[in-house]
Amino acid sequence: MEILIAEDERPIAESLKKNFLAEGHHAIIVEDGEEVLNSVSKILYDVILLDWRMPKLSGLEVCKKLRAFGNCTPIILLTALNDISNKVEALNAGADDYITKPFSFDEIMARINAVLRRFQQTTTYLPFGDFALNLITRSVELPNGQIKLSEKEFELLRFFLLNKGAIISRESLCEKVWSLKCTPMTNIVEVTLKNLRKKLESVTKRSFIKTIYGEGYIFIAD
Amino acid sequence: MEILIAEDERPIAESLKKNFLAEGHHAIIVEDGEEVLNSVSKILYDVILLDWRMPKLSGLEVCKKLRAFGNCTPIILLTALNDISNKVEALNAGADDYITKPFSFDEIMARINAVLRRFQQTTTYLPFGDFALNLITRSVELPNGQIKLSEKEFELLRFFLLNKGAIISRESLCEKVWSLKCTPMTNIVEVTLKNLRKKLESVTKRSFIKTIYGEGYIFIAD
DNA sequence: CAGAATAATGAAAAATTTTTCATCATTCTT
DNA sequence: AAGAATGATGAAAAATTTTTCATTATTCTG
Repeated sequence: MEILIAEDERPIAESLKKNFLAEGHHAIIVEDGEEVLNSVSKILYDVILLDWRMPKLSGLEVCKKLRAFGNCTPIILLTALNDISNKVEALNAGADDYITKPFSFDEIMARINAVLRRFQQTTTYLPFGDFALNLITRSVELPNGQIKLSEKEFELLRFFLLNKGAIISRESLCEKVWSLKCTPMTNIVEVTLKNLRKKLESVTKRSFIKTIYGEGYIFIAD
Repeated sequence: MEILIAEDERPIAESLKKNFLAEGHHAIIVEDGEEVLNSVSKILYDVILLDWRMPKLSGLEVCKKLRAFGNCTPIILLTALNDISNKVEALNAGADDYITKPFSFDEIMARINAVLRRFQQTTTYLPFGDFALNLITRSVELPNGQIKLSEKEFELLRFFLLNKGAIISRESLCEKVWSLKCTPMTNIVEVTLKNLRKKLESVTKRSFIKTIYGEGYIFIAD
């Protein structure tokens, strides 16, 4: 992954770069707003980290400029703790996310991944087999018609599609779909899964979600 | 708006072009797949209409190629009636929508607008005032926290935000948010509106949706 | 200003979704 | 193959959302 770090505080920038390298990514550091605009015209970045306060052009201004030029690379703004109400200003300027300093590397990596995930979801559709999940209408598209999903069913299916082919434990479903830290004492997961399976199978005449005894589930489309 | 029509059946292409012109748009006609790739490298289109069957490169192949090159212009595939199962194939190839021939001009215009609307929604957020509607989580982002909206509340607010500053009649709300052709005999709109207003006002301490007596509503953010 | 038209509201009814629970089925282990 | 662990299922309960309805408030018209 190609990452642009626009940050004039040397230690922060260097530390980020080192960490990105360790994860197998490539990062370039620039120290003011104008350099960002120059660099962007030369390299196609996967994500841009913009410090809010920077010499020449602020992160916010750079962000607005980039968007005005039609650049749609994901942007995450880095801001100081004290300006709390900046969040919306950032989003208004066209940033995709916003993180307050100080932050851990894990934190920023998580944000980057979340933004990239969202960014890829731009597709509107997550295809599987001869079908597709429409992320806007939250329904399954069939060659003829569509199945409407409930919210939980939708989130469950989306999670499966984003992890197609991987074994998914009940725990990660609880965490990601139900936002529970601990395993629930009931079988909500199984019940929702049953309903999702029923909806899918009744129409597609196929079984997509396989159970792996003692491990979890796996989504197989092709 | 700049529209590329890739269609080798002259009458269809010409008729489309004429209609687009009448609506104040600018359309260019090309007749085979290779011409599409050439033209796209010269002109920045707002939307591309691709005939499924074309000389040299099929619409599907062109679509895949464009996406592979990183081009993300909205694409609508035009297909013949008989290939019904193509829908998903089209979406898989990276098309944004799909329409079967024969189609009326109104139909294709509606699809184009829908695709463009979706495309603009890529933003993830629709900002208003110091707040923003998160289109993925379907909740309102506040400087501190968020308000979860029900499905209808969400669709209502989204519609207002997409038409910020315009007077919106009860009829268009019925049509766009509730997909009703005729005005309902009940006051669903008012009730949902009341609930949305309550949620917004209770937290933001501001009134966003103004009533215009006898006309409809208007959303004012700033 | 009175009466009519248009909106807003509270509360109940209907529909849908989410969760719980008890029971049944399947798979694994020995 | 028997017993234990794990997963599936139907149906009821709880919670939420959507819609309806009756009543109250507001705005416009003459």
